[in-house]
Amino acid sequence: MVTEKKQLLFSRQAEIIKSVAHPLRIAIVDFLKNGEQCVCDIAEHVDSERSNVSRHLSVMVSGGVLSYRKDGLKVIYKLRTPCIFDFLSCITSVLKQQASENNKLLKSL
Amino acid sequence: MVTEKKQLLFSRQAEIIKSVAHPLRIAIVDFLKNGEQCVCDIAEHVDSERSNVSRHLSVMVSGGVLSYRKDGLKVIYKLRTPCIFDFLSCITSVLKQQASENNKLLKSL
DNA sequence: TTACTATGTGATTATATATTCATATAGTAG
DNA sequence: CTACTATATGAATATATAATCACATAGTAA
Repeated sequence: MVTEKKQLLFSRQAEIIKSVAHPLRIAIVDFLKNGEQCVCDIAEHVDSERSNVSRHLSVMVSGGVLSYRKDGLKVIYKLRTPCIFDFLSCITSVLKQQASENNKLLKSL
Repeated sequence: MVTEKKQLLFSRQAEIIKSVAHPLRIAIVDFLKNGEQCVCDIAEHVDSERSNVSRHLSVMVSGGVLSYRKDGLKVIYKLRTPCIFDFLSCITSVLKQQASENNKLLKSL
């Protein structure tokens, strides 16, 4: 049986994972790997409304994946957890595995 | 600007990440680190309905995180991507960071 | 054959999430 | 002061996800 302690851990882990489980949010994380950026530049880069981007950013701040600082009118967001990229490369390896299997299947037809 | 190619990649990555972004699914992954298990034993371990567990399992199979084999009446699921644990330890480091910051805050009151 | 067990799925409902638009706040510049 | 810009948020809506129950399927065993 799963202990209550573990359930709490799993809930918090799920929260963090959910905070990056969206295409737009991954695009944002990918953009931020080159350094901190303001909301306006992020929104332009991912081609989405600022209000929407602002919400996605706050989700990731809550998750603990991003942090921010204010600079005049602008709010500058940056990655707080570089290990997120290790994770993304794990995910990419899953994708490669899937692609190679699809390829095998294709060749067998 | 995000290229169309990248958008496709981000969507697939998000799909995989979403497939583990749930407390019950993390509990399942954690249970499976010790070896493959049937649906009935997984359901008992995580204390949830079999039909519900069955759905969560199929989400993770679609995501590419799990695979399964049939053995008589039973269907046995196992982890397909051990690197998921590297990811979970990344997440755990985020949690530790958060906890230590909360602790600092607490001590300053 | 019948009875039983393990699993998966349709239908329903409840809940969570994402997007958009309008608006509020706050800093900047004239 | 006014006008402008960047950001965040309330409200509304659309969409996705989760959980439950009932039922169907398929393997097993008598």
